[in-house]
Formats: sequence, structure tokens, C-alpha cells
Amino acid sequence: MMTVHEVSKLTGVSIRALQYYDKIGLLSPAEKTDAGYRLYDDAALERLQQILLFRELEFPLKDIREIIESPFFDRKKALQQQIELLTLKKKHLEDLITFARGIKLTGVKNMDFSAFDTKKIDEYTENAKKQWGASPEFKEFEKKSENWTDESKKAVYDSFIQLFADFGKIKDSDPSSPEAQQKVKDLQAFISKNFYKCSDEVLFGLGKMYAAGGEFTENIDSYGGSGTAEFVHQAITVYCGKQMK
Amino acid sequence: MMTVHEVSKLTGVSIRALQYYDKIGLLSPAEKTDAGYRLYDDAALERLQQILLFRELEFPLKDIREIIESPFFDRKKALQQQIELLTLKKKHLEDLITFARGIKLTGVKNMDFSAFDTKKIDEYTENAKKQWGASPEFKEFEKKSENWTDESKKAVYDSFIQLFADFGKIKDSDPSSPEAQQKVKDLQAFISKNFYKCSDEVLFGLGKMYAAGGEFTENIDSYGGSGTAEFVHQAITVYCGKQMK
DNA sequence: TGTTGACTCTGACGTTGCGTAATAGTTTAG
DNA sequence: CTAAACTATTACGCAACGTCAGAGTCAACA
Repeated sequence: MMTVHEVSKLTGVSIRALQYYDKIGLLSPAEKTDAGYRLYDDAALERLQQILLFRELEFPLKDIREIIESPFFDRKKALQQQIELLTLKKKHLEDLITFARGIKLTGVKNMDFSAFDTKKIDEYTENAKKQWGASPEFKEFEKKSENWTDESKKAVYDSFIQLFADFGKIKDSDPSSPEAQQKVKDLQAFISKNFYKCSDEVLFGLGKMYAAGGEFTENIDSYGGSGTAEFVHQAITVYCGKQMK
Repeated sequence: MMTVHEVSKLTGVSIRALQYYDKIGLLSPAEKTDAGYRLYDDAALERLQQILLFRELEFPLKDIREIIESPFFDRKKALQQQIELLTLKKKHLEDLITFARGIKLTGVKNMDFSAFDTKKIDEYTENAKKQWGASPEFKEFEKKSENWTDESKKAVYDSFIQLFADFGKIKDSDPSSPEAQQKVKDLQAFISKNFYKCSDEVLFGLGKMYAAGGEFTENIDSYGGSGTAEFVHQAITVYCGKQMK
């Protein structure tokens, strides 16, 4: 059992922050002494590790709490996402360094601000949150799935996989073909019915995520064959382009 | 001349932020129309670039303003420091990635929080601020140097360089020797007299900065020969160790 | 046993860097 | 000439703590 002071020294988190985390229900101590002193055990420290990783990624504390308390939370999966996000951030810093070096050497006043662009990171972060508990979509999904049996769960996921397998069959054709577009429509309807309301915007976001080169891409390609994820992405882009404009 | 909207689109900075920057005097538009609309020119954009670089490094906006408005501000030097800080941050992210990978693979509950440690970055940041305008030390220095002539300036800097050259002469001896310790005392007195009050703590911070491997190290070594900066660092450490405990 | 010094608690208020209306004037395209 | 798109200025809100203030606790030493 460690006191706040000890935890603070070990982790670098201020005492005030620990008290605050306790207050907002993000990290409670294992127990309290009669005098009200906080005492932390190893489990609490482990949780703190998780919290700090998310904090490095600038997740709001509220989201962090929802995420690690979600019944769907899977630490390994979360770690994988965290690694991917950290890698994206690293790349961002590398871009900035390159940018700064460029100015320093040439002194060029190039009105280029692309190095400051964080869209990709933000999008990926958004999608990560959708997977866990910190989005309205997820909350809707949580409700819908409340009274699912193990069987219906499996049935739904099998159908889901089947959809991607179908995409895989036509992945070498034109993404704007009627069949492909119909499949996109099916996908949107399926998600809306079984998971959460899948607006065109949400669908567009999903498409990007599918092709982002992470775990999603791998999974989808494993169901439909290499290149399927990218094909789905393109088909969705075409679909949303038609719908939205 | 660009409107807020255009600047926002180009740079990714929100309109609200631009208005805010104007309000706090961090970034004013080149001019305003009769109706009060903000119009930015290229100079403003250039300044915005600087601001964004500092913002990426999490400098408070107030500090950023003081820094880029300091009469001592040198853009090239600032860029160099920014690059070094960005590199440090990148390394920090790499540590975190390594850490996360370690947990993921082994599942080990290692109560190791060193990857979250930002002390080095913070120290370097502090020192960077001391060089520019955002520290009490610097403000004191600014006052003292107000009525310096070019000659007295040169004299002071020559003496300063001489101090390091002296360190260089004994850099292969023991840092805790009386001579070395005396030199440290001289250095502290010199800084206090000519720049700003150099407490033991400040001195200790300087020592670290000297040996951090950046521009300072290079300069010092160029005056006293390779290894001088590290020697000074060690001598200061010994000196402060004695004084402070 | 008393006292000192280091720790800790709980409020309560302050701060930074904007987001988010609310309300109102401005400019531009058709 | 009107609607759509922009912009301005208050003003309030929020996250994640920092920073007192006032008060209780604990370990150790005298």
C-alpha cells in the first residue's frame, strides 16, 4: 500500500491530480485509512498506467474513464491502438522537425502549414473512441446489444464478416459499379440495424478507418482477401460523394 | 490580405483562436476594415508559423508572446531550440511506444513509470525560456543590460568566454579539486553580477543545460576544447551537492 | 509526554485556451 | 434587393488541474 506521496514520486503524477482523479471517479485508491488518507495498491498502479497512456494521447479524462470501464474493454487491443496512435504522433513530430529544418536552412517563407495538420491523428482518435465507450454511437450499440444472446451475437458477427467477404468477391471490379454501391447500402443498413445509426458521415469515417492500414484493414482483408479494405473504402467514398452533394 | 476564414482554412487554426490571439496581443492582423474585419498579410502568417511551433511544444501563449517580442529574439536560434525540443519529444514518444510494446508482449505488470517521465523535456524547456524572455531571470538580465554599451557588452562576453577557456585548461583534472570548485564559484559570481542572480539552484540547472549535448555544449567546447562542457557540469554538480545538503 | 516537522484532507477560488451560443452588423452572389 | 455566407463582440462554459487556506494526522525525537 502506497501513500499519495509515494505514488506521486513513483509516477510523476502530482498529488493534486491523484486527488482529482479520485474525485471524478477515474482512479480510486484501494482503500482509505480512518483518517481519510488514500492508499493505493498494485491494481491501482496498473490502472494508472493505462490512464497515463491515454493521457499522453490527450484523451479527455472523462473519455478515459468510460473507455477503461467499458465491458468491452480489451487491454491488448487498447494497447495496439495506443501504439498506433503514438506512432502517428511520432510521425507528426518528424514532419514538424523536417519543416523547421527547412525554414532554418533556406529561410524560405513558404506559406506551408501542412506540417501542423493533425487531421489524420484526430480521425484515428475519433475512430478509436468509437470502438470503445466514448461516443454516442457506441452507447447506442451498448444498449442494442444488451439483450443479445451468445448465439445472436455470433449470428450478427458472421453476417458482418460475410458482408466483407462479398466485397472481397468484387474487389477487382469498379467501386462505383451498381453492385458495389448496393453492397455499401447493405453495409450501412446492417450497421444501422445491429449496431448504431450509421449516417453517411459516420459511414464515411468508417471507410477511412477501414483503409487506414491498421488492425481493421488487416481483419477485413483476412475476410475478403488483400485489397478488400481499400476497395470498400473507395466504394464508400463514391457512395457518400453521391449522397452528400 | 486574407480574411480570418482564409487564414483558418490555410493554417488549421480556428477563427475563434485567431480572434483570441488578437485579443491577448499575440497575433494582430495587419489591418482592419472599416467594419472591423480582420485582414492578415504574409508577415502575420509568418508570425503565426512561429507561434504554432511554440504551441506544439506546449508553451503558454503568454510566454510565446514574450519570447517572440523580446529584443533578443533570434529566429534561427529559436528554430534550433525548437528542433532540439521536438527531437526530445520524439524520443519521449519512442520510449512510450517501446514501453507499450513491452507490456503488450509480455503482459508483465512492471511498475515502471520511467517512460512517462518528462523531466528532461521540462528542464530543457525551462532553460529555453531562460534564454528568451519568459523567465524572471531573463527580465532581470534585460534590465541590467539596458544601459550597456557595445563595448561593455563585448567585454562581458569576452570575460564569460574566458571563464570557460579556464575550465578547459583543467578539464582533465578532478572536478572536485579546489581549483575547479573555485572556478565554479567565479562563474556563479560572474553570472550574478552581470546577468541575473544565480542561486545554487539556477546554477545547477545551467550545469545540466551545458552538458545536454545541444548548442551550449558545442559553444563551450569550442572555447575550452572537447569535454569542457561536461567537466563544468560535473564541477557544478559537486559544488551544488556540497552547498545544498 | 509533548512538540515539531512532514504529510494529508477537504473546500474554494484562479487559470489557460479556447468552444459555444446569442445577437447584430457586413458582404456577396444571384 | 434579398438570401446566404461571413464577421464582430460580449458572455458564459469547460477541462484539468495549481494554489492557497484551514485543519487534522502521523512518526520521531527530546
